Amino acid sequence: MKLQQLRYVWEVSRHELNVSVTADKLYTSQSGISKQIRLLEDELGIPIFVRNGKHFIGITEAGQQIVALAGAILGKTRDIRNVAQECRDDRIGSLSIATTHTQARYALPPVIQAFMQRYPGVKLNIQQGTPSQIADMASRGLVDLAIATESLELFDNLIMLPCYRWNRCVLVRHDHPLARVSGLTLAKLAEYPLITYVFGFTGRSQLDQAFEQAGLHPRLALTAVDADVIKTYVRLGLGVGIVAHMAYDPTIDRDLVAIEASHLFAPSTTRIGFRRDMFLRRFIYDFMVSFAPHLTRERVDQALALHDKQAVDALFSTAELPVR
Amino acid sequence: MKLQQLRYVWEVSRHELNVSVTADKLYTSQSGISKQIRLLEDELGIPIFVRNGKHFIGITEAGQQIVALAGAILGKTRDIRNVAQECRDDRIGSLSIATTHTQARYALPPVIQAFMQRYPGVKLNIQQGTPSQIADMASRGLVDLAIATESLELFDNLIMLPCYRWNRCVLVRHDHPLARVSGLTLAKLAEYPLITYVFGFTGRSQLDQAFEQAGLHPRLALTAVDADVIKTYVRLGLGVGIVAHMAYDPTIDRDLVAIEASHLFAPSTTRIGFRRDMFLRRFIYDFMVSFAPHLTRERVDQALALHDKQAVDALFSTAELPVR
DNA sequence: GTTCATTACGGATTCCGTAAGGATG
DNA sequence: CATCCTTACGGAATCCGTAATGAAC
Repeated sequence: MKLQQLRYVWEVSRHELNVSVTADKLYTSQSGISKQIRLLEDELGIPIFVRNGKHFIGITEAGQQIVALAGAILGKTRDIRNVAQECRDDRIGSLSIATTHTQARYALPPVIQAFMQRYPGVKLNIQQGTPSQIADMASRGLVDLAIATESLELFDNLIMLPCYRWNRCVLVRHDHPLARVSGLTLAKLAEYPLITYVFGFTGRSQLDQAFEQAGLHPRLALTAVDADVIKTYVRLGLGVGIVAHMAYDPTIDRDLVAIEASHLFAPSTTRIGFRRDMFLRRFIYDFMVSFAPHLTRERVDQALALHDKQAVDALFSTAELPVR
Repeated sequence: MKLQQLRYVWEVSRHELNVSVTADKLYTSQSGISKQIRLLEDELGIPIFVRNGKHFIGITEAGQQIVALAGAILGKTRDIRNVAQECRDDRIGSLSIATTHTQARYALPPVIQAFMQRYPGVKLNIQQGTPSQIADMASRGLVDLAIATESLELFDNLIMLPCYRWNRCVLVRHDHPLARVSGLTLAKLAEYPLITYVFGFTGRSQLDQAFEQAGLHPRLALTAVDADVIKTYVRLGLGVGIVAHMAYDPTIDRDLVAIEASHLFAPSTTRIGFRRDMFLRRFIYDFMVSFAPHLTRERVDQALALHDKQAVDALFSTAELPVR
């Protein structure tokens, strides 16, 4: 058994079982991968992949466990390299973050800017995806950190730390009836076609809940994954926008009216998640505290010592979370 | 980075940093190990071992983390092999158990016998040691299962499942005054020199606690690690023996009088422990249920899903534990 | 003087990629 | 016919163990 064999098994399993594609991605040859996988299977005495003729069409039951173990092993080899690099120079390395458009566009820029200034030797890599893709990437070790408002609770090898709470605002054109209404209610809002986030994105579930509880069933004219798209359609007069408060920029969005809606919807909490057993380099601790000041190294370590998701949440009282 | 390099680092670290001895144990050459370790250190760019001239005299700070990670990786490669072997034939393999003399001599024999009959293809390996050695061996992956009454709670990568509760009895010669006393009390017991288990063995702490709470300070004439030795000295008239109830055999120990002492000391609980992330083969589940009937596969898995030691204990109510 | 890790070096093994082969759809 | 895995094969790199070297106790 060799690390490369495990790596090949792992990589093939996450490239649709296509050895050729995997070889291209890894800058090596099909035959090398094919042979190493076959050697491992021979050594273990069982097939890992199910073959139909000369095509890989699935993973055996034992193979799935082996793939999972291989992934864990590869994660730990990464940890070893990180420990070594941290020891040599704690200011160089790489940091990959998976996040949603909302975070990347509105919450992260100042943090990223400060981080790059402080750690010019750290290669930053920001990936975007849906909340569940993001959580999956972190869970599988493809990225170091996941930042999102939803779906992070699905993987229990991830720890999730609350970062900040945020409220929503309603966006309309100046000529819209709501622009002149004072004392906005859910009922008034529900009279107009709405434009907001796609299901599963950016706290959309809180929003649905609020209408549900009020017994209202507003018409969703359009949904989108990010506020920029939403604003575009609000400008076209296609409906009333509901976006995260931080997505409204008074100078750029001068042509829109933002109406405070924090009294209508429960606030959402954005969280940062990472693999529970990951080795955390100093610059990762620094990144976290920069994004969420209460996430000091000490308290992150405290949270890691807890094994229960609820206990972690209890460690950070709602009161101390910043509100945006 | 290669698995062998990690293995060498791991093995050297647990052979007193002596490469020559490690090479002998692994049936390979010093130079091979030396070179591979050096190659790994070069690749990582940091020393793992601290050298004084040409002697290994310690492990660097980063090295300790790397050794720990290497150990975890090697454990997972074992898991992979176990998954494969389980898939090929779930009746062959190996099972190593670390336990104390008390368990090996009095509690395990019938279980072992039944197991060997049911799984003739499984190589059994029983190691003896002090409770803390036992826990250490399980924690480091040197054995699969640890069975003991003390010290298992020290390592938090181990899960411990309660197996049975047991009480003590007092052993004296027929000509001893206590042989004729009815209604034994701690005070009466404390009048005589006692012979019992060494500190840290076989529920010794419960015993000390009982005397402590009663404000008594009996004289310990002699302590030993196992009941056979204790009985020998009781026979010589050197004192009053206090041993686990199961250590008294009415036929063999005909020359001694056993006096029930369950009303004097709190019962002890013997537990089985293993690494939380270990892959459990079917015959391991079977071994456990044979040793402790309430440890069915289903309930062991339930216990593994819990992350808190107290929650695990709560899963198995005191009432359902067998008493010996 | 013994113990111990490092270095040098030669032989055997293993690894890797090109190219051809054969199965699938 | 295009895709895709397997096998064959030759060159390169690596691994391994013997033996010599030199430092520490």
